[in-house]
Amino acid sequence: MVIKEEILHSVGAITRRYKPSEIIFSEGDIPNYYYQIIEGDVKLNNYNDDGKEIIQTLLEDGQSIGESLLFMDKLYPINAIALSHCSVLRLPKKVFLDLMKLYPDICLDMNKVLSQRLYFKIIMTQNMSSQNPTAKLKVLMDYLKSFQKEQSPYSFMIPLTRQQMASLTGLCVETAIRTIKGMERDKIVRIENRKILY
DNA sequence: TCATTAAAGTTAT
DNA sequence: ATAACTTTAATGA
Repeated sequence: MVIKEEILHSVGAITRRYKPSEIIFSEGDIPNYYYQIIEGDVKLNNYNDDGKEIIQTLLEDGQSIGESLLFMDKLYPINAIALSHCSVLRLPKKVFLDLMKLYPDICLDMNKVLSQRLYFKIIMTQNMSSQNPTAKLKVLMDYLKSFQKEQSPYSFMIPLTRQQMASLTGLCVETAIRTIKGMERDKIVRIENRKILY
């Protein structure tokens, strides 16, 4: 949870609900609001020139959406799309910035979030450019697993479709699938009824 | 080696 | 039922 729900409510945040595949904001929109997910999953994406989807990030309960844009005067360079039924708290940008000025500890938490986002971007950029498919997928899975308590092998079920893993790493699905099969042969992952255990 | 295309099977809505 | 996802195979850069 980035900012406590009570605080957001107390300063006038409203809850908005989204259906799967509903757009929260689009590339080119003016960032006017701070968004925080109460419940549900959201993706931030782009499309490259061929129309292939590039997923920038996947977000879940408690995380904020596109917060970095609120500190600049730029248009959103990405789309935010609900993946499941979502309820999202929305707060006007102005109020959000006042919160930052007023409460240093909230501001510090925000910096923490921004740092995490930046860190993920650095990891994934290194990943996108060079590297073989196995390394790419391993970096992604390592990152996802790093948030788990249980670190033993095969204890973590990757909560992504192969499609999503491909879109996050810049691979095509078929390559992702073949590579994951290879990783199963090499005992890096286990596959149980199509679910990937790492 | 990996992307792309096509085709078919499987799962989720 | 229909769309979304998974898988395999052939082909080309």
